[in-house]
Amino acid sequence: MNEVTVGGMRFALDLSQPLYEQVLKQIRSSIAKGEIALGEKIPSVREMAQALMINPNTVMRAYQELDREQLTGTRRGQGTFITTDADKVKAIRYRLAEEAVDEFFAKLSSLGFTASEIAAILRSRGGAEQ
Amino acid sequence: MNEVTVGGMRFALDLSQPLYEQVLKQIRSSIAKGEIALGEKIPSVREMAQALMINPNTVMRAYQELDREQLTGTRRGQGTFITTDADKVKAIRYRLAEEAVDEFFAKLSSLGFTASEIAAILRSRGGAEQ
DNA sequence: ATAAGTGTATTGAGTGATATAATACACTTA
DNA sequence: TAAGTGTATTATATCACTCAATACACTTAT
Repeated sequence: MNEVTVGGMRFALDLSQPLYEQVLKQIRSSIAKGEIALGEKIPSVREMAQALMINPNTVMRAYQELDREQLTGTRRGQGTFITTDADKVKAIRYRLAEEAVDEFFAKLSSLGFTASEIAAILRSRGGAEQ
Repeated sequence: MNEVTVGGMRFALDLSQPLYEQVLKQIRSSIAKGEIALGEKIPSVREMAQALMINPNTVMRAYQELDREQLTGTRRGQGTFITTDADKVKAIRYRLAEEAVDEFFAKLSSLGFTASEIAAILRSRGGAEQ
């Protein structure tokens, strides 16, 4: 497990992926799910680093990517804040969903499954939430 | 593009992923799709390496993983051969499909999509086959 | 026996991504 | 002025991946 809650967000880091990527995804997920309010301030780079027991540079890398995606905005000397633009959040959420769908179909196609076979596989598998 | 055909299989390598992984996936894909016959010999480590212009060790790593999955069998001094067990191929094909489905649902769940929303997304997207 | 073609193992080296540590600077607010 | 922000830089370490070179074990054909 090894879970940490900071700034209202839950983090569970491991070594299977780059740390900055895990931090990025988990904050992005919190935003997409609406678990953290628009306009809200997220923990400072140093505070997050200390809480997660990782290097501030690693946290900053995640924050900068969020900024690039415009899911957050940064004000020097003040901190990093969730965007107030709900449409932006919605757009990115759907963009990421699109990518997941594409990747999924590509993977199954490479295994020789036809569209109707894929549909059948999905039908035989209702529950998968949370 | 930069495509190479060797042993009846098409390869297109890039630097976005480990080479051994790309070789592995593309051979596995050929087997799953039935593009290469059961029991057939695949090119030798050296021949494949030369054709793809990569190191023999890199090819061997891919071949060994195929052996571990029992999609191929290796006979020292003779070469590496596709399994003759059709059920084994079918089983692995479905196992990989299962994994793809799981990953897909996990990813969309982490974005806060419910099962019915996911179903809707999939419905609005029929064509994705080769 | 010998040679050629297989898979396999080992050692060494190079590169790039990732992560850390330490430090310094710029800006904002109290 | 001090404390808390983001940001930048430099250096170091580690790890996965890849390559190169070489050697060995086994099978088959000659």
